[in-house]
Amino acid sequence: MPNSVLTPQASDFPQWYQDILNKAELADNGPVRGTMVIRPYGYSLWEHVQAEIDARIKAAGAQNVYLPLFIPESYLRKEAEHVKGFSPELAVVTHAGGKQLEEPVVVRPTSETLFGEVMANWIQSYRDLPLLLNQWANVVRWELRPRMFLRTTEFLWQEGHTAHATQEDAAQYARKILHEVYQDFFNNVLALPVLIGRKTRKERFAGAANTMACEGMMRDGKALQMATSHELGQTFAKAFNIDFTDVAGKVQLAWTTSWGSSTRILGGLIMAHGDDNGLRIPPRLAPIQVVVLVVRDEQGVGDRARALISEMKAAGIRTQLDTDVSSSFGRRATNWELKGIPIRIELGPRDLAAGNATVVRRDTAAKSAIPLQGVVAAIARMLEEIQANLLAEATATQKKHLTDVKTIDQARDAAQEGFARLPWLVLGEAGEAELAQGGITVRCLQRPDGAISKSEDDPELLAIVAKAY
RNA sequence: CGGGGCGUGGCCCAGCGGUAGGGCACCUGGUUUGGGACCAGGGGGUCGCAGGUUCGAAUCCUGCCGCCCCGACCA
Repeated sequence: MPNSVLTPQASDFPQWYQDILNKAELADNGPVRGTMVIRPYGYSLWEHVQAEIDARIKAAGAQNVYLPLFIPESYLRKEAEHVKGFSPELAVVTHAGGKQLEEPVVVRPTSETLFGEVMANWIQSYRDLPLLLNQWANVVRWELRPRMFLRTTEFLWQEGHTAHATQEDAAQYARKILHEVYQDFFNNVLALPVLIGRKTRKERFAGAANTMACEGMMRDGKALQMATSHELGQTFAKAFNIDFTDVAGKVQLAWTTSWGSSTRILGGLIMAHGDDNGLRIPPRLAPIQVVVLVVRDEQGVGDRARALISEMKAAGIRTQLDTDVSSSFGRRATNWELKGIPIRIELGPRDLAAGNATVVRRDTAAKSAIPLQGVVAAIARMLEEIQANLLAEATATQKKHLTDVKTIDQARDAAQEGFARLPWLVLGEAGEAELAQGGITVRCLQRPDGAISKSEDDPELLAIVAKAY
């Protein structure tokens, strides 16, 4: 079934990515450079990402709040590293209400400063800690080189902000989020394995004491940072006076964290699972898990299809009915494939006569005839198989694009194809700068067993380097 | 912001000095429908924008803007 709708990945991956944004009706460019119009199908994917991540954040004990879009410019300046890191990409409002503002207002690029202000107000005693907050919001960073979903000037995300009584508690919580929210979501919902580790000093968040991240491997061999979690030390506590009275009655500075994940995840979803025929959405994430395509509405096919939809709904399966017989069969099949619907059920007179449903898996393209009685249970099982298969495929892709090397030169070569892993002692900050000349960055540092090291001076640390989005 | 490529109906592209075309998509009617159907009719573009050259510019020149790729910056 050759499909000329999309540019093949092998011939031009970036063009394939552009094609799929259009053909799967995910997003358009907005009128202002770097902005995007997220279309209904693209937004429904984001809503499912949100729902899954939000549930995990709440399970980790954080509560949602909403803080303002506008931040006084002076707030950013309260933390030197932070303002230095963000000032090049700030959008600043200087005029409003027909007048020049006395103090310019920045459109939030991230909200550490506002949360700092709020936390300082809300925290009095150790009894108020830990304070675990999160917000879903849009942020603006004026990007030099935007790419849809991967790096847009305005994007949607969640940013968690917490304050703790001790450094140890903050460090633990930042790791808990990384594992129980992000890694769990990527593995079990997005069907994508991620490498987790510390960022180097160079790659660290502006103002953080330690940045940790989840790095995914895309099908073209480039890495994508898909979520981050920061230990902010007492940097923001100092800048905003986030202090509390401890059990002994002594005033102490709090330790804060922040952590985020964004619409970039959709870019990762597209590039990690999509193939030459379109998207492949993991069933647990899919807004539509099964589409029932009525081939021809004759001999009661439409009624049987509607009954099948009801049965699946009752079983908790997300479905869509396609009875649009004014479009040809091939066109409709292709469109659902482009959108990556995990399972397509084709129902026509021939199937009904045989008492079967024709069931097509999006991941493998395998087509099978399944007896209509019992089809719902079979579909439910198949959805889990598809979920597992996509994870297995992505795991194989990650493995294929991960090479252990011994020298910086070898790392440079290997990084053309994916992740290259070598001892951090061999690479070092000098080697990091050298590789950066070739567009290769250190994605993360981790222990030989893949764990996150407690210390950045751990002599066993391995550096994972790659070209990245 | 540096280097490269590209801007012509919604999408892909032809035209490259003589006043705008094709395919797909869209609308109407009909026939179809098991992998992007077919016939007939129809609507839609101040050729990215602004100057300039010319009797005449989509076409030549200059500047700007936008998109894509490769860098610097970043989730």
